[in-house]
Amino acid sequence: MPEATESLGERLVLTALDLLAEEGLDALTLRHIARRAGVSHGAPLRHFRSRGDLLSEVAARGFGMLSESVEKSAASLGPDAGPRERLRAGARAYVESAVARPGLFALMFRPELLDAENESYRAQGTAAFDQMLAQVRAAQVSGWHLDRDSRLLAGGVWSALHGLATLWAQGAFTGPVPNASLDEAIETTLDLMTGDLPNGAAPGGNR
Amino acid sequence: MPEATESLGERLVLTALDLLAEEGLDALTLRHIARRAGVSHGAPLRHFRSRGDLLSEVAARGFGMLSESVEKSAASLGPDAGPRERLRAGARAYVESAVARPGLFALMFRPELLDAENESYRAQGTAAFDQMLAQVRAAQVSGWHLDRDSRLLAGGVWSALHGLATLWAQGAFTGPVPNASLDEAIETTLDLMTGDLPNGAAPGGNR
DNA sequence: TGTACATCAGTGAACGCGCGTTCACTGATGTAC
DNA sequence: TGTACATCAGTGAACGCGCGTTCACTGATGTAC
Repeated sequence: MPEATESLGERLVLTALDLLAEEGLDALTLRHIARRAGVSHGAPLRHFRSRGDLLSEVAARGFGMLSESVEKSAASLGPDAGPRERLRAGARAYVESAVARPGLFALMFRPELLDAENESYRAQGTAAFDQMLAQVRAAQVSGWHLDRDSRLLAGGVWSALHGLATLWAQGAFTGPVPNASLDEAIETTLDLMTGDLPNGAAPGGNR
Repeated sequence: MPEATESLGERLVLTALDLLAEEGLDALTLRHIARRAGVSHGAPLRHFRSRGDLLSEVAARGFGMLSESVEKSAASLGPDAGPRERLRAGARAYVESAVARPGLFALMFRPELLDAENESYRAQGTAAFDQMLAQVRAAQVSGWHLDRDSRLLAGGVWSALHGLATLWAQGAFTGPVPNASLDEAIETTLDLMTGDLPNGAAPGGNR
């Protein structure tokens, strides 16, 4: 039960997060959220400019959780871990965190449901990307794709993780890649991405 | 103008493809499609079991176009191109084709809008994956990630392309990766993926 | 301590919307004999 | 060649739905003096 001192605005965001986890994106109507928060259906609009504004706040929390997971995973490695190891751990955390909350993750990338003017959505999204960018830069310093543009490189890493998380959350892997575990899928993508070739030809060979 | 001999079912699918390209996913209601095809709004249900069934047919065409683009790109390389070169060309075509029809590409990965029992959707989706799988296998024969599970590897490649196409189509790159061209983004992802490190450390180094 | 006033969160009725699907129908086309 | 019948694509009215947003309201809370 939320504390009585909590504002309705905050309570609505938390309610929406619950609802999203339990019933999915389609359940995220203003009326449904209000009903579940025990309040009349007009009340949310005293705290948010529109439905899109409320959903943007929810999506912003999603970016926050993602960043927090990535942060924690890097921190848990200990001080003597290399930057590429950190990048891998962060990437793993990103995908696992996204897949653990498929509805929230989907919402975060559905701009047509969001309010483009919502400030925290923009800010949290940027912060998440910057975090990944910092990890990529650290890996570059240690020699990984040293002369590449960092932002493009981070975009490439992001693409791979985003695609894996999206496809996995949708169950797209269960058809074409039968019996794959999420772990295997993540490790394969990470190996591809970081250029770890356990038994392959040298890079730049026969392409 | 469609030929008079064309069935209404086929005409509705083509109309929907136009509508999707011009007005986006939200415009894809049965009533809107029917109106645009010059037919009463109940007529589509004489040819499709439901809205989801019609949209699944549209999505299936999307997979068809994707496969066709990939096919053509590989064929255009000439007989002496290596398999890794073919894989790269196919991957490039995949992303370019998806980005050229963002609404259609989005629809193809929105299972909640589709009818899970539609057969052509399933078939065309599988065919598209199998095509990618064949290219991956050919690259493996030439030494690329030789001892990896092919399906997992293809899943990894697919993830990277899917993520890039999705994020680009949504405009997610314009914020964090300013001034990036699609070409640059594609090449960066492909280089990451195929392990081509123009100026980096040897793989397996300091990770 | 008391009074007058302003603020504002939450209410609940109402508006207007477009949707997918159903249904009885009509009219054209094909088929059997 | 003609008749009786079946099929079936397309029509248009209707059903029932839930939605986001607006609006006048009420009642509690805070503020000025």
